[in-house]
Amino acid sequence: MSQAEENYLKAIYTLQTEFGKSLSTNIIAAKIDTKASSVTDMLKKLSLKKLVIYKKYQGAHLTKKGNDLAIKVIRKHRLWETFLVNKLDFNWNEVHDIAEQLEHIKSDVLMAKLDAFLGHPKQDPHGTPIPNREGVFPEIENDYLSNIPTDTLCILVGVKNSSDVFLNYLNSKNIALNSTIKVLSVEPFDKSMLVEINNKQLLITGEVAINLQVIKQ
Amino acid sequence: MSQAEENYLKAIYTLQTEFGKSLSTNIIAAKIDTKASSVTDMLKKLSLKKLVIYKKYQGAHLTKKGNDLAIKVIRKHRLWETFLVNKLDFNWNEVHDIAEQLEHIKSDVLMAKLDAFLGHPKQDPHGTPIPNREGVFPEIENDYLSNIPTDTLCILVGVKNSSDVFLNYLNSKNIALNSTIKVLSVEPFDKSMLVEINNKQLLITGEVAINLQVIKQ
DNA sequence: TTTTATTTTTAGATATGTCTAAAAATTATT
DNA sequence: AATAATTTTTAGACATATCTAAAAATAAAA
Repeated sequence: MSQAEENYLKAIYTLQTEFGKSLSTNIIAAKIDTKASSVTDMLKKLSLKKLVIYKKYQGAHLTKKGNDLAIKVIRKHRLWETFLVNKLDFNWNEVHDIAEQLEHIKSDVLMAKLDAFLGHPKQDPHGTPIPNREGVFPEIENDYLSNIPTDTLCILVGVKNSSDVFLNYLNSKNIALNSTIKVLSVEPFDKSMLVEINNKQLLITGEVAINLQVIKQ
Repeated sequence: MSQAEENYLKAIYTLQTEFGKSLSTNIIAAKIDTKASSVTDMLKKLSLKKLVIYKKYQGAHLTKKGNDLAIKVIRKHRLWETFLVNKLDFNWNEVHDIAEQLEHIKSDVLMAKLDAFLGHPKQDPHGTPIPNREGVFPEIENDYLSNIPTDTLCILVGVKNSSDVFLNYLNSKNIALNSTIKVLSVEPFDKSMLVEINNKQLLITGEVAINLQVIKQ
């Protein structure tokens, strides 16, 4: 498996959870940031390897084998991200590019040992679930700050939206993983809320609140 | 810089410390396990990038720039090996192939943070010095078991020979990093010695003793 | 110092992964 | 249903990195 092939599998996997079964060449091209003709070439190759089902002009989707491999790459990506944030003290928004490289390192033993070293985490630093060695995603009941009643103490465990702009916003407000958060009041009109984060008061929009994943203390 | 280019630089660097200035195409080919014609192709490319000095039929050697890059790759390799052994609990002989992959990960910040996380180690688990961020190798006074007087307590900090056969030998005898070693007696005829390792007596050859790097307690 | 042997380079081929531009198929519109 | 617009595929090219086989240069031997 080459890195390019792994990247295609990962992209197709992600797009399938978003758009369902069959994916057009153009959608994959947009995701990978490449040309449609390149996607066609790769789909033919992945099809020969029985990793995707591909019919000309009809789009493609993953086979069981392709799905398993995609999940394996995703598992590696998320374990490495967890390592970078929890052990090496990276910020959330700095780890993605490095994890994109690390996810292609080939060694099952390494991943098993890294997993153990991290304490078999169920979620990465963005709060996204990490599939186990068998490819099964853990059940996680997600509470978002938007659904938490006032005056309940919470801890930030992840974000739903992990885009750069959002993570930069959080950094600029000193909102970090494990921050303690309490909702002080909610504005019924626009769901904006006054919250106390790390003992400081702050006004956040409803859009921010629905993206903050928390657990009640 | 591609992985292939980095591997060539590393190989040329290692060969230069062994054979001195100019290296023949065939020697490099043997080291990389490739064909002479491939080496010629790559030397031309590296020469264009000012990483090696190469003259047709006259061999090649690294420029300052090539040397610096080679040392950087070596630093990454040794830091990752240290991580694998010290943090992930790998054995010495299991880490080389994985470190060969990890050494190509591109991120200066990552290496700085990993270095700090490991406590700025001066030697990798084989006892080989790790160059610092400026590419300077630390001065290490190496004591080998062959030079240690009897009844002096030592700790194993590295090996001079890190071949698979030797590391497997050590594993089979339960000789590991940080083992305590005491020389009980030396046979003047062949320098073989009776030693106490982890409170067990063991007879080792002189050849083994000169490859065990220790520090006196 | 020729001849022979070895080393090194070149020329041309292959595999991967990408691209552009044109052709073919599909989908949308009138 | 025929035409137009869009999407997808093909054909051919390019870059990287490798290889084999032949040619050229260097080194060794007679």
